[in-house]
Amino acid sequence: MQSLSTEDYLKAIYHASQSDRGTVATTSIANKIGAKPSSVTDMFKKLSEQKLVKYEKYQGVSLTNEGVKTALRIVRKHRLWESFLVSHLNFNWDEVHQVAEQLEHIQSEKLTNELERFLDYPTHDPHGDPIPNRALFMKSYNKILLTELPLNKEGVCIGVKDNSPDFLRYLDRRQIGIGTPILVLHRENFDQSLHIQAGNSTLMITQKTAENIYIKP
Amino acid sequence: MQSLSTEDYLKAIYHASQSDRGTVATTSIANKIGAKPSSVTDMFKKLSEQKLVKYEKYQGVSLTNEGVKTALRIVRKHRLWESFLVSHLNFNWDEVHQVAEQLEHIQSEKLTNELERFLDYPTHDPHGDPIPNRALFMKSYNKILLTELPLNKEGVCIGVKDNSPDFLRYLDRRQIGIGTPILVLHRENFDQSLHIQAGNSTLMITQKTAENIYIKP
DNA sequence: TAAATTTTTTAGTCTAATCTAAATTTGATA
DNA sequence: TATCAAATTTAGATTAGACTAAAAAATTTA
Repeated sequence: MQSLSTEDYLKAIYHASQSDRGTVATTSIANKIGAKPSSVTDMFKKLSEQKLVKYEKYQGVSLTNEGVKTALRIVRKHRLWESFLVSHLNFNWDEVHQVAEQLEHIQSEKLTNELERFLDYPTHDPHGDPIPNRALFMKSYNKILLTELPLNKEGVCIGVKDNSPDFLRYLDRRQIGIGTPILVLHRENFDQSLHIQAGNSTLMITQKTAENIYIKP
Repeated sequence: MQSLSTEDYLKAIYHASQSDRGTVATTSIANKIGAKPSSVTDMFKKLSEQKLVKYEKYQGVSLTNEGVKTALRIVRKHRLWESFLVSHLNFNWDEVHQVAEQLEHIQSEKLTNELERFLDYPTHDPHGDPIPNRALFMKSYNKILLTELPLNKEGVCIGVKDNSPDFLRYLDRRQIGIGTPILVLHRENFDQSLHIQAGNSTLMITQKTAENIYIKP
């Protein structure tokens, strides 16, 4: 059984290796976890002893198969709880993260599986991220960034890259959420800002916004 | 904010002072928590510094008002989660304790209050124990032990004193649960065992069993 | 009430997870 | 490729919570 702290590290390593493809550097985990690099080195050694990561001095870590499984079990719980909070407890999608960070550490297979059943086997969480099933398998739809959506081709918002409350609340104010149909009306060459139709309203968004919204074409 | 461990101690002190009426001894907490008396002394000092208990050397502790409140917040969460596990996640009343022990430490007022709303403001948990409301007030019905129920006077099972899985599963096998109507048909003078009618069936139970069942006459 | 027993506390140690500061390695750059 | 900056690791310290063993206080018993 893992400690709360090792679970946090494994999840951070998992997420980092998703975006960075491959091995993960000490500093990048230090930033995510909010710890000093020296503490991260210590933990890398510990996880390495437990065969959850492959670690070579000065070369960063990568998760072993067992490490990936452990990380996915945590991701599964995190996303199921987020779904529950939004669908049954009146949480907004920008409020769930902090609470799910706590709930993801609860140890009970029965709890996780019953929660999944209660939610009717959801495949994606409130931010559009895929939820690993009992076998830890998840299928992510093939998605593109809003910056890549061609002009006048309709797409649907299916997720966000940035999950920060600031960004999510900004989208709420713009009435953009999971499922919102989106059409790019015009792309400004000067600053890559977009005029889009989102649902029934027309609005302007910056490039930075557009590259944090996932679209199913 | 309390650590996980201080929360466990406060809850243990709260429960101990319910049964023992007044101050609580070091050893009694050591037994409940599963720690050595010396560790308990350390924690008593720490809680005393935080003004959560009144502690005098060799005299045990009692909770301050703030200590009671903190304990009741934990009890509230524990019992709400137990209710949720039984009513929506197919847990049996003998299975909920261990998981609720973890869930009771989750920090989020919104979560607790929304859970309470979702469950429609339950007043008692699956073992018949009262759930403190948002203001930390709870009303326990006036109840007697089954050993005190007069012959041929109908009562209803409204709770249990012993919450151990062994006892709860034993009651399940006997088809005794919260709400089961009970009638004492005969009391054996020799060993104080009882012949009772529980629901539709007639059965014999020992004194030890009877003194762990709460009855509303 | 004095002695014996039990309970509680003190003193010192241990472990996990963190930190700071110093040393080492890597990788980029001139 | 030698140097330098950045990243990483090591060494040693700290904190919370627990432990053991010994000392002290309280309680029970004779």
